[in-house]
Amino acid sequence: MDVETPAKAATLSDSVFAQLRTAIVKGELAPGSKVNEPQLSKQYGISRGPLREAIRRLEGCKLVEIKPNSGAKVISLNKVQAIEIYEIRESLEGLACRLAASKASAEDCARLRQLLANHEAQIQSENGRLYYQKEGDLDFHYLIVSLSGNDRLFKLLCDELYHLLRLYRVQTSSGPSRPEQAFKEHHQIVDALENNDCELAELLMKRHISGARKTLMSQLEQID
Amino acid sequence: MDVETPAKAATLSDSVFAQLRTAIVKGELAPGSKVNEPQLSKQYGISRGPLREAIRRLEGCKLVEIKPNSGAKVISLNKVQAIEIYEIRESLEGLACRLAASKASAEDCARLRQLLANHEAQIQSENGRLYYQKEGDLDFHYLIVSLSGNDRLFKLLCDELYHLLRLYRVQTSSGPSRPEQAFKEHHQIVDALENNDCELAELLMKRHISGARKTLMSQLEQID
DNA sequence: TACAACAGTATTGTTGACAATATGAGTGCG
DNA sequence: CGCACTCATATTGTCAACAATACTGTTGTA
Repeated sequence: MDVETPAKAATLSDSVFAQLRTAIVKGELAPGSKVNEPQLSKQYGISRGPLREAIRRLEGCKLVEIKPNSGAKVISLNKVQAIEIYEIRESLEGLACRLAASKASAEDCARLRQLLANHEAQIQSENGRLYYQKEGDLDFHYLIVSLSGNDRLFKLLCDELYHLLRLYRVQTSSGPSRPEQAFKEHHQIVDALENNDCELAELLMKRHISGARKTLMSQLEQID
Repeated sequence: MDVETPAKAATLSDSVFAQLRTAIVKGELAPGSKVNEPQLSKQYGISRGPLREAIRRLEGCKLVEIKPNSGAKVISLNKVQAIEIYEIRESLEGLACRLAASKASAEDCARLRQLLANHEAQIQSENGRLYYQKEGDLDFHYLIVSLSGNDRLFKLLCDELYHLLRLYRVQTSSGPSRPEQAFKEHHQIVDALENNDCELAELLMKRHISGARKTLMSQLEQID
């Protein structure tokens, strides 16, 4: 969402934090590469103070790892770590979906349908290849998580895990995966939400993410 | 674990971060109170540079909230937020327990039994009041989560959520709750682990935490 | 009395310089 | 040829001072 808007923030640290985060997530800062403070401070035209604070915030998002006296480097996710993240995501989004199902209003569901319709239009026009890459998929998940009403859960998923997943997709160039299948599952999930069927909603969401994970993993078998 | 050892770390920022974290979790820095940089820098004998980095790391742990141009203040959890955390914890520890059940060896289970035996001894000698307060309960959960083999899950639960829960207990002086009941449930969970019964293990853990949550919530009905 | 403008103070944000540590090239020795 | 050592360089860690913003209490006016 606000990933695309570096914009200027109230403080320099905020601004450069946002810029660095998008740079990392987009792969402009290569995974595993060192974060050079003098270079970046020159590049962004700020001193090292606020820059270091920004880096510490990136550490909080798990986008960089800091080793004392040696500096920070952009994280590089291997297959094991990706599986770990997907396990967590599956559990938490299942929770989010269950909560959303218990609270979703008719208007909420209408918005979800609207979202899916837009995605479908994109799929038609762009041959379906960009459904995942254009973050359309994440839009859907964003909205469901926000409907859960659990603000901490929203921050955990949308401010942390999703960024990591994005990074991983860039890192492995893992692109569009089974858009038509995902599309069908999304509609099933909204069905469950409309019926306020908490258990089913949770089950479907977990299965949905589990499927995506397995697809990703099989794609990765040969690589790393 | 290392919460009790402020010790000195490789860097001043690390050291003061650890000290501040224990201070917050123990309630020495009151929830909701402002984090005064000049005061703390004097108190810990360091300059504001590393102190500010430590504060940013506390923000990453969600132990403080930072408002631009206004500084940081220690978080104060209200009932709604506590429920949110418990919902997340229930989901994630359920996952951890399921994973642990699929991997736990006989020795692992023996260690868990040992742990429970120690706790039982403490209960006998101290009349059961301190089972929760002495972190004996968390020891058990720590071990299970580590047995899950999911390192990110471990960090998420043990480096973030547990600190928040500790803070909340201090904040509300919510002490020992149903130790004998918890004790029985712990043993049931180990039973499931020994049988590598993943589904049951997850179910029992979720129910265990859900029970703790409901107890806490009912205790809190009248307060906030 | 209530409220708005103001000034003074305290705190946060930022900077550049200095100290400590790690990195890497080059050299000498076995 | 390989390895350890040394020294130069670069980077990280830390500090104290300055700038900008927020806060507080006062004064003055309606």
